[in-house]
Amino acid sequence: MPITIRDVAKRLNLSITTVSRALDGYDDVSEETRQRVRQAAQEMGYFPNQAARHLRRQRSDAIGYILPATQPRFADPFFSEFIAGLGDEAAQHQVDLVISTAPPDSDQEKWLYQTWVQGQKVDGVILHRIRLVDWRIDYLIQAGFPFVSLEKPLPEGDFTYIEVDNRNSVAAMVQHLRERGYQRIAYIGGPETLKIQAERFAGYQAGLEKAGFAYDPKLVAAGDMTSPEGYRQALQILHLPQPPDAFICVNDETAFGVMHAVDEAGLAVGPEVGVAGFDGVQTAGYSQPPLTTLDQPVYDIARHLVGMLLAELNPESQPEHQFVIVPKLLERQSTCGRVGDHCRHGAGTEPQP
Amino acid sequence: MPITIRDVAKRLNLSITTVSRALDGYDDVSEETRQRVRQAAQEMGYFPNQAARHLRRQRSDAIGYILPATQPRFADPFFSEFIAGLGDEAAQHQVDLVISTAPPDSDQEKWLYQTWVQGQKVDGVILHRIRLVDWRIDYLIQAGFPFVSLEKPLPEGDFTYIEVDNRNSVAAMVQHLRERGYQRIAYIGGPETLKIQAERFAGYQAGLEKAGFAYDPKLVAAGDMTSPEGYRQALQILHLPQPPDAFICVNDETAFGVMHAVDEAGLAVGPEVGVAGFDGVQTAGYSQPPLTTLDQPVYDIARHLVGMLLAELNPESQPEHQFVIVPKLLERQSTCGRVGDHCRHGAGTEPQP
DNA sequence: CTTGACGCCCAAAACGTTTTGGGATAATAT
DNA sequence: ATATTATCCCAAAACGTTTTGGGCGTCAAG
Repeated sequence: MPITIRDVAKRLNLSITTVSRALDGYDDVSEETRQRVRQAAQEMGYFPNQAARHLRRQRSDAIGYILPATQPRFADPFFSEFIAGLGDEAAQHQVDLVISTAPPDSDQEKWLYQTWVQGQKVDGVILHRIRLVDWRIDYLIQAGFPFVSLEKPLPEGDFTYIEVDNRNSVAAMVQHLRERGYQRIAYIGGPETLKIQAERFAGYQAGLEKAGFAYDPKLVAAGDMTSPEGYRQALQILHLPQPPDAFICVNDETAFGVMHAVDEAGLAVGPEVGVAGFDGVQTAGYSQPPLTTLDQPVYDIARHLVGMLLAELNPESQPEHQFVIVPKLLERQSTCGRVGDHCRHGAGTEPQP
Repeated sequence: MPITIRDVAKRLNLSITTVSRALDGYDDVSEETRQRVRQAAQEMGYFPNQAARHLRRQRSDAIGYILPATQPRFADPFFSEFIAGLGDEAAQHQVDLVISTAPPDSDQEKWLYQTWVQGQKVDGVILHRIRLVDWRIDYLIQAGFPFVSLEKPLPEGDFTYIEVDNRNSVAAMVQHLRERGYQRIAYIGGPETLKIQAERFAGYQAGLEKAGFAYDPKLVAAGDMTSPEGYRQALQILHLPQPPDAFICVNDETAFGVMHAVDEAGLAVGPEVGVAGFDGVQTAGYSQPPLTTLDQPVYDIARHLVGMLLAELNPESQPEHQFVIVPKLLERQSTCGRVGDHCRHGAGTEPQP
């Protein structure tokens, strides 16, 4: 039913070859014919069939991203920023973004990657939430399929990725909390299979050591990076005989839940219990109190990843392959401090005399 | 380079026809051969080329969604839930989700829809943030292309959509605020071209009238559904000679910004100034104070939309085409009320004696 | 006048499937 | 013994492009 190249050719008494080449801007078709073809195509509303084009060109002009959805209900502002970044950059380069969701390490995930990679549904994929042992990496390498990742892949090799300095920045966060007078710092992490969890937790431990704080396993809990889990885990920890006076969370989403728990326990987030997140999600600036966090430019990272992947696909100029991003510590009122009157500093109100 | 059906056929000394039909489960191939084919395909890691399959089958097993990204930086938890819902349901039905972003009513948007629709990149599309005059609807109808939408399309016709009762629910929100003792209610809306803006604003007006409040245009502002804009607009309104004592916002994201502004103006969100949102985004339950909002099950709506679209594509059973969803008013502390001591009711702490 | 180059165009092949319309063999019915 | 029917299988067409490898004039150079 739709208009094909053949229809356009017939109307102009040209071969489909010429129509194709005219539209693609080859120089072996006269300027006049090119105009005629353009005009006719426009008038007839001709748009090339994508499947046919992909088949012949052997590329799809699409890149893929599979959301590691651990649970049915999946809502994290991190992803909307991430996907918006991917989508914006992809759109700018005229490639499509194909996304799907699958639980990490599930059969479904495996099947998805295989159909996409071996079925050549997309030209490259974007990886994220790397696991400590991650079949995806091995598979993509073995298949020789282009990919970029947020977080450095573990195997040796010359990969293209953006790495976030998790360890040092979380350690710096511990330091920050210490300076604000917090003494007993808990850590609410994510699934232990995740690389970021391992790194951020390592940063927590390193920070404790450097600050001269003892490490207490009772103050550590593993969530799933959602606020409900953050809430639950924090409640548990707050009911310990010796509760903490601060929480470092693996991400902002967890931290929101933790703040809620602290509040519900009748404690003031900030003056009494510090809470810090990781991500720098936009809403973190508008929670009450605003959340101290390690801000990583998620949107820009996503755009950059797409750019790097597309550069990889283009046999042209090869820019840098690796980037390290150092998150910025945004000090806000959720860690305003237990000593002195740091609270509300820089928030528009004057310090009390 | 990748394994094709021809390779599998060659190895088994079969025709490609038989291999294809064996894998697709036709019954005109013997059980034994089917097994052999399955086995070989598995061993060789054969996955059919998607482009070839699409071309021949004349369908892509993909559905499309174009994010109406009004600004470069685009982060709204609404969308992560929405997209997660789309992705989950799509994945469950073994279809892919293709997404891209384009500013509403831009040339880019037009081009995108055309390549997708006429180029048959996807089998159907999902529409959202319907405009009061929306070329997309007209275009899709005229092209005879399957689509479903969140929000009812304006033209007459038997469309498939999910409608949210914006008008009545916002009116009910006004009523709620009145009951809580708020007297002067402002409204921070979205772009005037949007259907939801028109409807929610109409609800606001209807609610005022029913409550016996006067309508004051000075208390109405148009944002862009982001928290920074909510913040800015609210600040302006708060500086009026006769500032409001409550805000109704077109969405939660806006409300977060408004709460921030109220706080910064030295007023207490809840006891002094009520703030209400719309969407029921997860983080709304974890803001301080938690945000009163009209909760619509975004994730489920998204899943449902995909289900409806796929049903539409299948010439089989035709379930219902239209749904009306009534958002649930979640009363939280951001509208705890000016009269009496409603505050913190049901939040785990005892009312003061 | 011939040769080569150039400008413009095209027929046919190819991309890798699925689908169509039988064909061959064996089993069963007449 | 022949016709009919199942049971398996296959060659070829089709899907709609892009790419390959010329072909056919015309014009300038030899």
